[in-house]
Amino acid sequence: MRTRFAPSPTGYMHIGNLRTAIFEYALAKKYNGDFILRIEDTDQNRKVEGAIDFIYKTLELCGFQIDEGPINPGKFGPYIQSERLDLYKKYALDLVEKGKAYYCFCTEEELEEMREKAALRKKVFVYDGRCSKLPKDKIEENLKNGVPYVIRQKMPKTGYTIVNDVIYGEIKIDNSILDDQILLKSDGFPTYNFANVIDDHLMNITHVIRGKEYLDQTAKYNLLYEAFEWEKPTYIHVAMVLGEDGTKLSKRNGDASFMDLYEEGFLPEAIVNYLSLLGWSPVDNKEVFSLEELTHNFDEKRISKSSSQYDFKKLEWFNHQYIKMMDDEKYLEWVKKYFVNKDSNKEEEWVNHLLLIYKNNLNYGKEINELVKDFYSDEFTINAECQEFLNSDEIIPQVIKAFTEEIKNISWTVENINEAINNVKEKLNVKGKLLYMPIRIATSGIMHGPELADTIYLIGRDKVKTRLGL
RNA sequence: GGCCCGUUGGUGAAGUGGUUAAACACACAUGCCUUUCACGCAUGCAUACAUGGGUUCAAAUCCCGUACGGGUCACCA
Repeated sequence: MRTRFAPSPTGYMHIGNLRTAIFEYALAKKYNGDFILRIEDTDQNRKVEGAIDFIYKTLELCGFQIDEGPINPGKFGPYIQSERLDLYKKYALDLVEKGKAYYCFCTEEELEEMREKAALRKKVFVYDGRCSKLPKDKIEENLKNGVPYVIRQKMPKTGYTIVNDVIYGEIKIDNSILDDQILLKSDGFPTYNFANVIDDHLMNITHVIRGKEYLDQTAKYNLLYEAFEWEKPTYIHVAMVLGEDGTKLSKRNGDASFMDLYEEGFLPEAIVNYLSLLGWSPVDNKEVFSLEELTHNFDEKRISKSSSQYDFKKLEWFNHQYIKMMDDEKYLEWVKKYFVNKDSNKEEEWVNHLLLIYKNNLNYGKEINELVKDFYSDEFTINAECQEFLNSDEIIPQVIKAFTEEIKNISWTVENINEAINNVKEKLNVKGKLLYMPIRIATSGIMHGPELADTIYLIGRDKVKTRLGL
């Protein structure tokens, strides 16, 4: 069992690509197989500097071990397509020799003309294969004169080709719509389809997981495998992941990028866990599971046929679960990467205390700054909603007054503050909302927040006293 | 346009002929708990099997048509 992840080096990975990688990784590891990384850079225009490191980093963050790839090659290298040009050419020529492919000297202009003609007759354009009829001496002459050429494969004109897919079953593709596919481009680079077939074969890839958009094209792949008399890999086409609005994911949708999410403070484990459930589900329907559990339970036959929509809220929920599972020490180390400390005068102990009381409320790393901001602000205003509450019962001013008295001379600890609150409760015989809300509003100015005693403690003695008019 | 694929509540989905008067999770609502909010727990919600026909004693599950959605038809990947 060998699977491969074969991205273009664009320096960007959206969650749809990642999801494919997850499936590929899980399938390989389920059977103790190999997970291979291959870089598909046959389009030189799209190449981005540092993209390979970026891909490695992404996969590493996700916890995937790459068994073979450009940086850690195995025995099937090179793993970058632009370094395999000789190989593609050799195999293309091999097919020419066998009479299964031919040189084509048609220019782009000529092709464009044919295309227009076909369009006029409202027909789908299929290259007519005229160059396959060129006499041998003409071909020799053109080659000698350096006339640019491509190499095309002869395709059957009648009948149909069967594509077998694990998810979609057997699909029939009419051969008449297949034109003689280009194997080698005039710049000497292979086409994507050709390079794929050559590499997957040479690298011993047994299972190909890819987007459903390649389903129809698989007929062309099969015909190539047949021309070479090679064994075909098992194909597993997966439906697309759509954006939150139900449309195709694109680079413009920044949130759909793995790195963006990572930088916002989403844990890779949570992202992987969430994505694995987009278009797949385990038999036991368990939702929160580790990468090991995923690889152990993965079953390619349970991949869904229909596309699924990305749901940010649910991702947040997964992330929230993983944050809660972290132990405090790890949590602090992690959350501090996202925490922008606005006041370096604060002691570390105070900061840690503050970060910790939000551990169970946090959905993603950067959110901490929003949650914590009142603790760094000297601003103290009581808004209309709070004011309304303060006016809602006669006991409220007494509660605030009693609390003020209670904390006047205590030493500043969470325990003592709690005791102060308790004393107010007993003195005035109030409890619940009427006890807590007045104190919360009077000291912090807001109605929502973490544990009250901790909140008051963290706001600090001086500030609290000022706010209470002491 | 030709061809290919899909369609279970707002979202992810379970279920592939018979105790499923369709699970579970997210979201949402309410309640409970912690003497507050939140966390957690519980309950509920949502008038969910695209639609029409057929097969069958029985269909979300099988077959055909229709609609809608997506994909694909490059010297792009």
